[in-house]
Amino acid sequence: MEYNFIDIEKNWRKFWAENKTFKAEDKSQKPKFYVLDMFPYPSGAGLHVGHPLGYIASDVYARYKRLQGYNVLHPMGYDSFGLPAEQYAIQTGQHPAVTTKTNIEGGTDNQGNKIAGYRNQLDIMGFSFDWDREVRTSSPEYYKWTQWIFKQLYNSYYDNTADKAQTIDTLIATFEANGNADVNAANDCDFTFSAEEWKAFSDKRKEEVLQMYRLTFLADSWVNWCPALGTVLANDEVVNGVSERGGHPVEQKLMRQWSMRIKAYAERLLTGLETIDWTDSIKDQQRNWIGKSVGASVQFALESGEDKIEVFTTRPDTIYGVSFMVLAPEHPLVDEITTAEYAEAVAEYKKQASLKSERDRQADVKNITGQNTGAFAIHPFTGEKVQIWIGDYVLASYGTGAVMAVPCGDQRDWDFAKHFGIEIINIFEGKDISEAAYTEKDAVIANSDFLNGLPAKKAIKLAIFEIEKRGFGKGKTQYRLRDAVFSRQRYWGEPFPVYYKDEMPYLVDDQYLPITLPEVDKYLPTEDGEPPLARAEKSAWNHFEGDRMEFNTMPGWAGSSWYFLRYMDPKNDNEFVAKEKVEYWQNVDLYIGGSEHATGHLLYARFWTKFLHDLGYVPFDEPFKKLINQGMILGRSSFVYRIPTIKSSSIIKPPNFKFLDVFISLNRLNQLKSNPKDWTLLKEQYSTFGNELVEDINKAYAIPVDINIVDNDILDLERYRSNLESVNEFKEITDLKFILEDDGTYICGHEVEKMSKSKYNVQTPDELVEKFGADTLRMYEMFLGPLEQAKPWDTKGINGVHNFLRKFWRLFNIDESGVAQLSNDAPSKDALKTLHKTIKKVGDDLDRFSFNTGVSNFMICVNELTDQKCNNKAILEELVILVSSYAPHICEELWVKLGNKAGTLSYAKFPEFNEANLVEANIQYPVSFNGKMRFKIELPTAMNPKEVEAAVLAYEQTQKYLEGNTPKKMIVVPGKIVNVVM
RNA sequence: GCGGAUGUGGUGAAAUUGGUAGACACGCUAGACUUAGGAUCUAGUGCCGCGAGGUGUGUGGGUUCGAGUCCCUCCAUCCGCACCA
Repeated sequence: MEYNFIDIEKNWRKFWAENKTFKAEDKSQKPKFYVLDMFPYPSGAGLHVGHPLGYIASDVYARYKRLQGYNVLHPMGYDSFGLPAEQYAIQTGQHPAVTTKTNIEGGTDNQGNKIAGYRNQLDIMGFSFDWDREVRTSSPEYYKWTQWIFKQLYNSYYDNTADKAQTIDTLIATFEANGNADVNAANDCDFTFSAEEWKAFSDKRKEEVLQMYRLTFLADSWVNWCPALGTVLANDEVVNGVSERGGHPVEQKLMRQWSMRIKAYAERLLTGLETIDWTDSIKDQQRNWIGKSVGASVQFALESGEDKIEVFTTRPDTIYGVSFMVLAPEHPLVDEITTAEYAEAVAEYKKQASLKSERDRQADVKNITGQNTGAFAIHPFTGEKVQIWIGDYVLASYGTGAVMAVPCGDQRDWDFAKHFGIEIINIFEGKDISEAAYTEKDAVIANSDFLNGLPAKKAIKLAIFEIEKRGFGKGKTQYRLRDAVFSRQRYWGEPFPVYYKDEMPYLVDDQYLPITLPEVDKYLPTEDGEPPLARAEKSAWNHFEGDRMEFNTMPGWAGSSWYFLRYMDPKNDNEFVAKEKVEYWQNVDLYIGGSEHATGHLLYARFWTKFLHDLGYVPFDEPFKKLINQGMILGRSSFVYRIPTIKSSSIIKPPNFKFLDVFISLNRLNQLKSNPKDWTLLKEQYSTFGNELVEDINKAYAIPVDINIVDNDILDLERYRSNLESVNEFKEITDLKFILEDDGTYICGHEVEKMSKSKYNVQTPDELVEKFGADTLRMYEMFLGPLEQAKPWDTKGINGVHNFLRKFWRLFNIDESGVAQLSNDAPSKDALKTLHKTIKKVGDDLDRFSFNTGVSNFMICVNELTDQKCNNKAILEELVILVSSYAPHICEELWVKLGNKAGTLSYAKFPEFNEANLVEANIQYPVSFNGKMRFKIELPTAMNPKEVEAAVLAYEQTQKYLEGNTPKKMIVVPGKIVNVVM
């Protein structure tokens, strides 16, 4: 009987769904294993073959773990709040909840577009998800708990001494007892107050102060405002000054916004990286994003006036090398300190600097600019006068916006000093700084009073000690990481559980959660620029308190920062997750997803996990133990080449005249390019009245062509022609000519690039499942190459995998009545060897996430068993278990044909490897001479190295390769290789 | 500029601890078979050479009996960061 994948796959998917085969148990004696995919945003465009790559890998692994006896949690859900649904709602007036539902469940939208539906697309791939645990971030049952977590953050502050988050009540009690002078907490408060002062504060003032400590807080902050999107963006949503989504310009704007005090967790986010198994690339990106620098903040007094300039430096040991200071042009003290003499020049420089965009300032590294202010600071140690300059190489947004310039030790300072002829003091013993600064930390300090003779490391410590002792600074650690803006001026996001009274925020009581999204007449901002929620009538809110509700909504990353916890207990209406459940499931053992979330989702999820851990809600403080980033699957676009004609409209055309359009096959095009004569001939041939091929053959341009009408680079001419003729441009006015290869085919060119509609290179899984079956597609995606690597999609090889499954099926000798004709005899030695070799390799490969080599090993195994004419039931039964995690449908079918109960395969026992089956009496020794393999010789496995040596020397071919020499040495690695050294 | 990753046939790739480079698959060549199926089977396929043989894992060098694998140098491609004090 033939392998009929269509029926087989349909039946088993139905069976799994009806029997809830992949239901995970919350209570189990089995060890747990949690395999998670980054959850998708359900876009209307649906899935292409690149999306399921990670899902297939995680599913293969989840199934493998089940076979190993683990209780596996393998859920799926949707990150269903987001901009595309909202933009679509603005365009079509459809409620985003409706389009979101259609995108997930399939159907037709009100524009008449057929939507396949994410769920349907996922289902046909045969994933072993426990769908009873599905979550959607946009469902009120889910975002009730996103709001609840927000409330916990609001009611907490970060205690630096305990190094964890604590309830805000503790802080209030401290304020009441002692004020804030001794409070060591993450905060934005730049003044101190006593207990008496605190008690005297009005309620409003008290709350304003508390906002400076809460882990989520309202503050007027400079935000990345994107006018085109009408919303603010987080730092990681801005790439090169434009929005990550859509590429719209972004400007800085001061707005009252909710923020998350993620900075409080900077150090733990950094050190936590060492405890998790992620790629170096992602860890480095996070380290970079957090941007820790250790050093000191030092105050330089001004020569005149009360103010002091505070700088941050990582090299306080070089303080005696300071010969000038540089402020950012935007530094608040600039105008105040500039002397009359320089006022005009400074104003001019500030103007110039402000005209430059951030980008220009970055790009223009070579061009050194700056301006003396005429003012002087006093060097805190030497008491000498130090010039104060402004320069746009100093950024207002980093550190204090001012630097102490040490030209001998910093290249930028050195360049600046050289350019403006400022003194360069050498404080490094025996280092030449005439050509460049000496930036290494290995020099011994000289010319520096108490620091003389010390290496940098010790000098830094001593310098900080002195700076603190003398009271003009202190040791300080600086982070680049900034607090994350948490408000979005959008409709389709989580509402805040917040209302306002006298413009002060108050939390809504838990009993009223969730605050659901109110209906609005339009999904646009109001006329006076308020977010869309401001359009909602008072009665449209399910709960309304105070003067008004919060109009902002939460950003995209709110729901995704904790969703992995909700899968453990998705229907719990009393808690975000029950304690005993999170204690059983713990954190995610394997997390698979794209690397584009390196500094966004992956950082925020770590932050929220640490916070929930601090409050005692979860027993771990890292969410994802192991992370694998799957590589992008790129499209393979096909092209036809069109040689344009020069079209003149001025001449009068004869009746029935048609312009000419010439499409030339790839190889012919390349011939013409290297052969000017042929090109001239061709031009003469085609140039008729009113038609003139372009002068230059290189002007032939590539037009993307739908990959569905290209097979093996050969264009389906008929379909292409009829497609073209339906396009107006080509109708009637053109005569289509195709210059073909000698064999009459048209060969297309190709290029590897991202999959996109405009390139006609999108391959959907649906089409391939229809043609070859889900098992073939699953295996083929794994077979393409290492999971982490980016690779081009090419359907060419899929036949090979499909043929493998057919060959696998044939091993079972299934007769026309559907019965497998198999032998119950004891398996042959060869078959046992083949099987156990495969058990070992496939198991090892899965353990190191090498999914592609696993498929190869199945192919080798089936090839060998076919050659052996093996029809042994015991062998095939074990093989079915092995293959089942990759190709579950066909294996379920075969499993039943082997006489097993339907549905038990998923929980069968992964075959055990027995080394004894691999032992052979003889072994083929490759014999090398000076490292070059020359021939093989079969020798007993048991032979010791001495005997092997003698046997090789006695072998006739050995003499030939020795060429009369006596071997200097013989290397024998038992069971591996013999090398004769001459 | 800094950091990370990757360079192996016509193509996707394999080689897990230094031990037969190119497994497996696509494609291609030649043939067989047929109830014409994206079937199956046989042989071949890194490059040069009729052959013996030579040569070969981005470049150049080194360590080693032996290097795709380890060390150094340079080059290319991709990704991230970037006047970070």
